[in-house]
Amino acid sequence: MSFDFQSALNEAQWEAVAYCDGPSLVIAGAGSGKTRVLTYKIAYLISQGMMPWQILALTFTNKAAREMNDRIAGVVGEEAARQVWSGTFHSIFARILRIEAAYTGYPSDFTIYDASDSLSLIKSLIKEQGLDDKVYKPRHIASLISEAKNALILPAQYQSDPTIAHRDRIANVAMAGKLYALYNQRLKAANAMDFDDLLLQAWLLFEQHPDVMQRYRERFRYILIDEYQDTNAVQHQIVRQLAATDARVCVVGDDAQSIYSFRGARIDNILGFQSQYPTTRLIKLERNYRSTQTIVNAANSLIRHNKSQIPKEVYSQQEQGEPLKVFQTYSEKDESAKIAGEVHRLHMRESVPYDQIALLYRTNAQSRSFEETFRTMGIPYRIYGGLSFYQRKEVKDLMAYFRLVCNSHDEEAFKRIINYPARGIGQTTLGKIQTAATASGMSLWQVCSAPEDFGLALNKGTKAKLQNFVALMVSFRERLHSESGSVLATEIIRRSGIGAELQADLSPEGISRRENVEELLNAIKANEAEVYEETGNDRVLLTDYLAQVALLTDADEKEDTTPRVSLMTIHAAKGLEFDTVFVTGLEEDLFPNANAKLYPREMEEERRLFYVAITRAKKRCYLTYATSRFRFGKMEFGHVSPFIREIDARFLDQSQGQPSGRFSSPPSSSGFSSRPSFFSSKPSVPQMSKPTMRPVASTPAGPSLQSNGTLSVGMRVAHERFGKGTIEALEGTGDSAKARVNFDNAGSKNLLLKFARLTVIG
DNA sequence: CCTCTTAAACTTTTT
DNA sequence: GTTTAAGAGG
Repeated sequence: MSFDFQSALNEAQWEAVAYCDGPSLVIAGAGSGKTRVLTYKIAYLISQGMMPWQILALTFTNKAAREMNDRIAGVVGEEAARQVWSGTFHSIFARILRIEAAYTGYPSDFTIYDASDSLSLIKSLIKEQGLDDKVYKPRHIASLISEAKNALILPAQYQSDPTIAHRDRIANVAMAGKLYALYNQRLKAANAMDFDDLLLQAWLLFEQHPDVMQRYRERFRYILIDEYQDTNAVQHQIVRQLAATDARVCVVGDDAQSIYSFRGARIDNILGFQSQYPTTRLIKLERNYRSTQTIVNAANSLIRHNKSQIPKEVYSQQEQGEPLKVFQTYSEKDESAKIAGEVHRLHMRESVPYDQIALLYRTNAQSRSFEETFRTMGIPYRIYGGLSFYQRKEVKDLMAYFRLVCNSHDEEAFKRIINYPARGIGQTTLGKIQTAATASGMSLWQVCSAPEDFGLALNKGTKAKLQNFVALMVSFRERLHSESGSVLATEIIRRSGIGAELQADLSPEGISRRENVEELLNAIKANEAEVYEETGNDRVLLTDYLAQVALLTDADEKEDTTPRVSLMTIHAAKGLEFDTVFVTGLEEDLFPNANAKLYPREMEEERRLFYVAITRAKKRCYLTYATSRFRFGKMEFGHVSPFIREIDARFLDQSQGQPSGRFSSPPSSSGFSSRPSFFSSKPSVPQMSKPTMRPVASTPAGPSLQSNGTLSVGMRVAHERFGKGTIEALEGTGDSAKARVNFDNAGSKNLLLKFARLTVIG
């Protein structure tokens, strides 16, 4: 290979690529060509004679893995790229755990429980233990267990550690350790691992079998890790295990972009890397090739407010660029309308392609109003994240069939489908099976297939129903190894009754469900075609498909030719770049999130998140906020995010709205049926979604009702649900305005006017 | 045992 | 506003 790496890279990048003799830490500022370094380094290693399969490249998300694979293929060719061990931590170690099943105590076709499977298992354990789920909140217990696993703490240690016991007692969850132990037992019995296990079990495997560890040490001559700032304790320890004595490890990351501590990521891994590996060579990539100088400088001025970070000075030599535009808006409706107007303008006047525009938000819930506005205005958009394809009910149901066929001990899959489609096996029967299974240490399936062995008191009808179900599953299982996945899947849909069930449902949702099931089937077929092309293997089993798909989170990655505006959370935007970026919802308690207020560490993480958001932009960056917003079903009034004030004002253009906390509330406009003038010099008028539906109440902090005169005692009004009635009393103003209405048919009710859509009649 | 209605909890972020 | 859990009725 005679590729001239050096001239394709700047000095620091080249150093990062060429230094391969020992551990190196590459601090890669935003937009500094991190992925470029990683891919070129892999190509460089191969050009130096290393075999592709001796290289292990770990990323954090599927998206990053996919991108890296594509780019490696671009440099070293498809053939070599395929042999590189590259993927997410979870997928790589799941693969190793399947290969080394002989050592793990798990079969090679273990099931992977996703977060909702885990939660459901924890719920049943809490119930079985007779604990109150108001005290033992399943989510809380789940996070305690996850934290423990990420910190390499096994149940035995968890239960004997006085510090943990003390902490749990204070939190009123003294039984957490017991639950953890039971949870693990049940996973084991179901031949299942949760996400955290994929890493923890891999670590255990290496810990308990030094010979196996040695094999992988020798195999992987070089290890590269992307986004090292987001690794947790287990990941860090696995890397230590695999990095042989000469520690040929290259970790790449940016401490300023660490945004996953809520999931156990330890920023200390990257901050303390040099002390862990004393011979580390530190390389800093500080030149940003992505953004304008203004954007880089604005981001720098923000992140400077964080205390713990590796000192560096990111700079740009691109054009100066425009200041970041700050939009003050009155509501989320107004926010999305202003943004949509600007998107429209950019597209028409400045010919910015839609797919070079992104809207970023802190929480998924914020996507709704953008979606609605974009739809009405006819702007093409695409929402990333949210509930993924594989989390939809119908897809999960079908997948549960696949899972139970492949692994009869899978408890969560069993519970999901034992009565879906309805076959008359309900709570009572399931409860009996569950009890017997727990008592005897057998799986639900084992009890179900021989109920009399467990002394189950069942009537004839129920017994027959169970038998039918068992026979059905057995007939599928018989064909598991002789039939390709797609054929078997089709058969399962047909004979389980799912097909008929979906066929019968003619509602729009039902049709959409059917399409999703078909899409899943297509995905299986497409995967088979792909495997056939690559390996010539024409019989891909359902088991193989399941193993792959369990770790997929992105929705169908279909090639989409129409350019669309991207809508996503900031977390999902990491690693991406766009010409124009709107960072939305910059309000106190939303971004930064309210929960972060009490903890400086979390506040710093929120700030890093904002840093990530800004640095996605190449040319234009907008910061928007709304002074009122619907949250928890209520209209709430908020203030501009303190983060905006932290950005050096020199880089901001605040002329688009008055950044004061106060605002007036003019009467409602007529929405935007005619083309709205979004950017008139006057402050915009709030957009009321349906002015006719909310005559009085939704005027924020408006004058009192009595003096307003719209409603008064004795008036006849109509309510959507309660029908017609007479107002008996009025009290309160603004948000808390209430009316007591005596309905003709529903009696007297006290109604918050903000919610009750009263219309005056007669 | 199933289905419809009503109440409650919920929102961070993801493998 | 939305989704899930519990409760009542068939």
